[in-house]
Amino acid sequence: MAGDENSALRSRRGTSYDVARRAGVSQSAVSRCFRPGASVAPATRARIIAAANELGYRPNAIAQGLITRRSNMVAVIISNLTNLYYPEVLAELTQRLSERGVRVLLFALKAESEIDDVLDQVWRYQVDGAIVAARLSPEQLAAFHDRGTALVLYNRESHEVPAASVSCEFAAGETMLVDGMVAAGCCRFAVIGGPADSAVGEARVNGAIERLGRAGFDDIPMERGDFSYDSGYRAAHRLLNAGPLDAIIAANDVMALGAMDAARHDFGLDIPEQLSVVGFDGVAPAQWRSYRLTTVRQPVQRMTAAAITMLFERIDDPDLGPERRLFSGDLIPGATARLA
Amino acid sequence: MAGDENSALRSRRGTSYDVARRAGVSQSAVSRCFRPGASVAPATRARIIAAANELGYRPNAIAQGLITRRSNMVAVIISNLTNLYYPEVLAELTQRLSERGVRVLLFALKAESEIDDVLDQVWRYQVDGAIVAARLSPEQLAAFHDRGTALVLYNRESHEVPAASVSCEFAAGETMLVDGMVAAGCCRFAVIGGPADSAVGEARVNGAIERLGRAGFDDIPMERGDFSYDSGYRAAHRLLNAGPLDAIIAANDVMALGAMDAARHDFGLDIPEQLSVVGFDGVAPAQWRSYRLTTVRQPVQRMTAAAITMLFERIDDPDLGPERRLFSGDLIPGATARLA
DNA sequence: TTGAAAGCGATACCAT
DNA sequence: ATGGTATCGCTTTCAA
Repeated sequence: MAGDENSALRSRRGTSYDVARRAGVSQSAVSRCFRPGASVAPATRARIIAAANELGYRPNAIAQGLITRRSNMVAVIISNLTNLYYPEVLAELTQRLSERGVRVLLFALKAESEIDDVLDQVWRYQVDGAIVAARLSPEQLAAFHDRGTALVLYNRESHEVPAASVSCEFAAGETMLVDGMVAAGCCRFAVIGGPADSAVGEARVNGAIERLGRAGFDDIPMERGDFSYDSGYRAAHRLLNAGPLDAIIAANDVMALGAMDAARHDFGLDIPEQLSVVGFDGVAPAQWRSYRLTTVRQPVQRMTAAAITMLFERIDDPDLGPERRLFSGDLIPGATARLA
Repeated sequence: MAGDENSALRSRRGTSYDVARRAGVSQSAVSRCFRPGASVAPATRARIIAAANELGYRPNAIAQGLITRRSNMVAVIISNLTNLYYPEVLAELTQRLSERGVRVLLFALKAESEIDDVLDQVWRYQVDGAIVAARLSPEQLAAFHDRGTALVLYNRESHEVPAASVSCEFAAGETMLVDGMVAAGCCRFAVIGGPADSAVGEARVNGAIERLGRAGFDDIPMERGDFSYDSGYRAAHRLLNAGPLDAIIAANDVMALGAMDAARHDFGLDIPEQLSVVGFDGVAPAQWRSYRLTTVRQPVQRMTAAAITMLFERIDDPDLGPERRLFSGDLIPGATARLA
């Protein structure tokens, strides 16, 4: 029957053996033909290529991976994709990886608790390496080391078990912002932090508070959010209800935008005249005409490039030691903070 | 040397043979042990599991894929991830796929021209199926059919070569919006469309224009954008400079937000009193306090669920015919359009 | 229930 | 330059 014939055809759409038969050569010859630096006579190669094209043959990457122990796949693990900041990172990473001939196996966590299941899959799929923007326990980090899977942390760091990481330091950008606001006369600061268990969130908050302390401001009120717009909005409500403020420092842009909207629309405050608001990340919406947020932009391009370079170095040499690569952000003046 | 020993250990971290040796059974037994519905004695199983745990053994998915001809990987191909709408879709898809025990091989296109290279990789990696939110030529569609790779189009359709697809129809939502604005007295409409070669963009624009025609409004001015904020912003400038308007219909939310900002900040228009603006998609920023865009939200949850169901149906039965599944969006009244 | 053995589709070494 | 052959790590009959 036609149907059977079709599905038969379909299920085995060309292996190197089929190509070999068609070209009248050995299977080895076909294999060589698709490997760079092959040693195959021009005439033979032509016949093989022709046969391959007629069949629509493509080497089976799964089989290649099995024998070469190189899957040419890299796992990208991201904690919450819906965070406006990550799509840009993800796009950049996949783009760069694909230029290097490597495919992305994506894992998006809904909850951090899923990470063990994800790692289980990561081991099964024999990825050559992983770029992780999620919290890893020391045991989980050790597992990467034990299995010899290259690993680069993105905007996370590990202190117990050292690992390669690239991140954007909050401190430098923060210093600029805080100092600028202090110089401009701001004196009632508040901070909107991330969840207590978020390393990035804590680092940012601490950076700001420390700098403020150095400038003579202590007991800075703080509320925590979860990096979402709504949480920033609500945190601002709590802060502004608690007392007058003239500056809010948020741990990321989206919370800053929520805070701005709360201040403007619900408290009728003029920004930046009555209240300065600053964020961190440099996501696109923060620069929309209604916001023009004063913030620090993470150099995503350079950070992803670095992450990938580090990853490949470690794929090539699994014994390469840990290395932290720190980038500092670029100040985007915006129009939501009084800066001197 | 210790180094050599380590890397030796590392490179072969447990195969089923190692587990078998350790448990004193055959390799087949180990394999069965990890397959549901295995036929293995409880005692044996216990020994095997123990040995496997000690070694941190995980079945090699690559090898499994080779023999079973099932990679348990699905390709997700998305044209531009930076479009605010896609991260949500992607997150939803990966989540649902992983629940089904399937991994996502992600391909993010920078330019539609990259699609051929992407498909080349898709064939090599033996994915079980693909969900594609990008433009495919008839030849490319045919290739999926020829190779028996299950395919579901997401928010794209194919008319020349029929294929399974799920999309959100603009028409229904559009009708609500247009009729509402007409009833509320709007009478000078304009449209901001997507690129001319975008199928979704065209459908949305045509839906709106047709409905307006039915209501007695012809020669609707139109400008095209590329779905980005800036393009919406600029399009609004061109439209508003060309003549007075009291309603702008944009092909997506982000352009609508750009248009709003242009109208408010550069033309000093009150929204919705002087100008109604509506979008399409239902992205999160559109509901931020500064915007509260009147729009139609795509039922992403239902759409992704449907896409995945259709995909699995086609993985299980490659001969299943094409099917279009159309969803209609939910009106989000918002506060940027006068609706009766 | 268990083990032996034949593949899956490639690579790579070894002769020729 | 080419072909033969032994893997890679697993699944899956087929006997025992």
